[in-house]
Amino acid sequence: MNIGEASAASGVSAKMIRYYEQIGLIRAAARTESGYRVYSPSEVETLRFIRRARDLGFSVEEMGTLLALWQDKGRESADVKRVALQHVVKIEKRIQELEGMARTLRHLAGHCHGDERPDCPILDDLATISETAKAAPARKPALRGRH
Amino acid sequence: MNIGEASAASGVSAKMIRYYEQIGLIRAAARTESGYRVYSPSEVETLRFIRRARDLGFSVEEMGTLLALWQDKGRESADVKRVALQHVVKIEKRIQELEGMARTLRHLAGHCHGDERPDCPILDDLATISETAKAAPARKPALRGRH
DNA sequence: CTTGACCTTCCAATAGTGGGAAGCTTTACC
DNA sequence: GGTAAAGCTTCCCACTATTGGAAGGTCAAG
Repeated sequence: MNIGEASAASGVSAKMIRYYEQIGLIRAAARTESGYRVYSPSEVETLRFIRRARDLGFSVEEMGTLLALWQDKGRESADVKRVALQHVVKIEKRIQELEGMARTLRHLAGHCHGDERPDCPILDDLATISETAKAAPARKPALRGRH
Repeated sequence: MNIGEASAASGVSAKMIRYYEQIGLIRAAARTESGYRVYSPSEVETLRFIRRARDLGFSVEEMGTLLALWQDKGRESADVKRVALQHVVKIEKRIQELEGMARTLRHLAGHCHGDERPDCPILDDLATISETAKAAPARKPALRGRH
């Protein structure tokens, strides 16, 4: 199997397969005499694993962890479960953030006429000195009071 | 006001202020004789607008649109509302995707013992030829049936 | 043998932000 | 006035994950 066939069979683009090889997520494929990459069914299975993990939102780094666990026949299922649940927590946090944004925007849009008149509470609010910002980031040394 | 003060007053890092200037999102700031950027209160207000929009998940490009609308005193509020609601749709779509991932992962984790035993349905599932994938992307010409 | 799909490597770009180096300016303090 | 430190300047690099393209070699089919 060459890279194009492995790509079609796994759902991972040839570009990405080469990239994953380059960064060491997967081992370098064998080559034909002319330099073409060759994939075995088991390597294609690995690529499918990767695509599935990617579709579930795992980062390349996390995929590396999962692959190592997958290939370690003696690992404890608790290790895998922990990685999965940590990822769920991250996803849920992101969902919370997005829901906050959507809620705010829907609220603002709900107060906007949405007609030909120019006044718009959405823009008014965006321009407001509101403190919806992220928790005050640790401030640096302190500014020299010059103005 | 120099860039550090404008940054503290707006919540946008100095790095990003320079970046936004570079890509043309904001106009180039005036300079002192020695080359320091100088910001007026109205420019700081613009930066706050930007930070607020960014916190709501707008891309740089969308922020450009919103800024133009904000500065166009004659625009119709419908234009603004449309941009906002389009963004809400995008956010909601992303939430759906993330919820699908979290649901799948929670389901898988729920079937994993999570103890010292090595067997784990999470990995088993990831390795499975499942078609949870994204809708089949338009396939190219077709592979030469060689294997 | 030509054609065209396929493979190879290498380089660039995306979005948004952070980090840092080298060097000048400003301010605080003694 | 001199010095130290904090700011500023530009420039370049890194990150994630992915795509795109160019230049050139290879393979199968006609």
